[in-house]
Amino acid sequence: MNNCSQHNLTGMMTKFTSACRKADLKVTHQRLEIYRELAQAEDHPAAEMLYKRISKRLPTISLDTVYRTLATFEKHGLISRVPTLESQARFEAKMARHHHVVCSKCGSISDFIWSGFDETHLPAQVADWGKVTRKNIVLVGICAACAR
Amino acid sequence: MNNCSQHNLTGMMTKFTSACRKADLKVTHQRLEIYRELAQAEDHPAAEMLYKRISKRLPTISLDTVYRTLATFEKHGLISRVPTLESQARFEAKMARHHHVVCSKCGSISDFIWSGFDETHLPAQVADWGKVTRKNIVLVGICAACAR
DNA sequence: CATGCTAAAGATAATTATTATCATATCAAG
DNA sequence: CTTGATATGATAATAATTATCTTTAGCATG
Repeated sequence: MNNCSQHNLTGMMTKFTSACRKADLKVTHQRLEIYRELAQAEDHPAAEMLYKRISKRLPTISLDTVYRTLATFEKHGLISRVPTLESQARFEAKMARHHHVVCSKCGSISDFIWSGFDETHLPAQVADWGKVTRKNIVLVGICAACAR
Repeated sequence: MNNCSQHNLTGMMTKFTSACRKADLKVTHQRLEIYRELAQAEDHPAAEMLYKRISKRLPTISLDTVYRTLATFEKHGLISRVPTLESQARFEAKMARHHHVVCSKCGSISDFIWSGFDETHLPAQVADWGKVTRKNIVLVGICAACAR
């Protein structure tokens, strides 16, 4: 399981650029780097973590830019925020349908797919609540590494 | 749907007290009030919110105590933390199996039950990951109130 | 290819959320 | 009641995120 290696990076970058254009977002050096870093990452990094990684290549970038850019991307549906139990927000660029397992010991997050679930329709009572736009499963447990 | 009124409060309080004793937790005035407030709440309040509510009755309580107490309760399985997309932790005392819908507009969280899902077994690939202890569904959407 | 409008970046600082430290107060066992 | 351990409150520190304001840089246009 664990975060099957993402399609191809260049493909994602091209799509990203055109999505930015369509959304009237300027394609800046920083945005490209932030998106690239997130698209490559397989660990659903927090803003701080992305900042550290990007800083190596782009030492002048500010943490603030990372936060703002992630918020912008999210608003435009280019990336998404992973539901967690911690108080630190975590992100991913992978937009294909999938779900998450989080290790309550080390905090690592992994992906898994479950099309059976995706296709099932929700219980009737949910319809009364409103309009559902996303269905996430969040499993919590102890990963194999932490178990020993 | 929306948070069916919790069993009976006195029953929950009695259970709570004995659970504390069993876990070697002192049954203090503050702990009782924090638990009571959370058990009554139907909105999955954050620590800050609980603090405000409790302060009315117990003006000397400190925010810090609320945080520490919630952490203690959670560690002992007396309450649980709700997975959200925000950076503020939210809690609930209801331990019966249920799932959550969150409104991406107003941030409100509601419960729903789905025993069909609870009974389904997870896809095989998850077993390789480790041992799952909790299965949460987090639906995101726009609640009826926000829709108009 | 130069220019100007506008959105984005960086610096700085403010907020918000949460956690640590330590002296004092309180629970519950004897 | 007294005692010993644990929890609380006060205070302050840290972590996470967001706001403000000036400067910089996309990019559409001439």
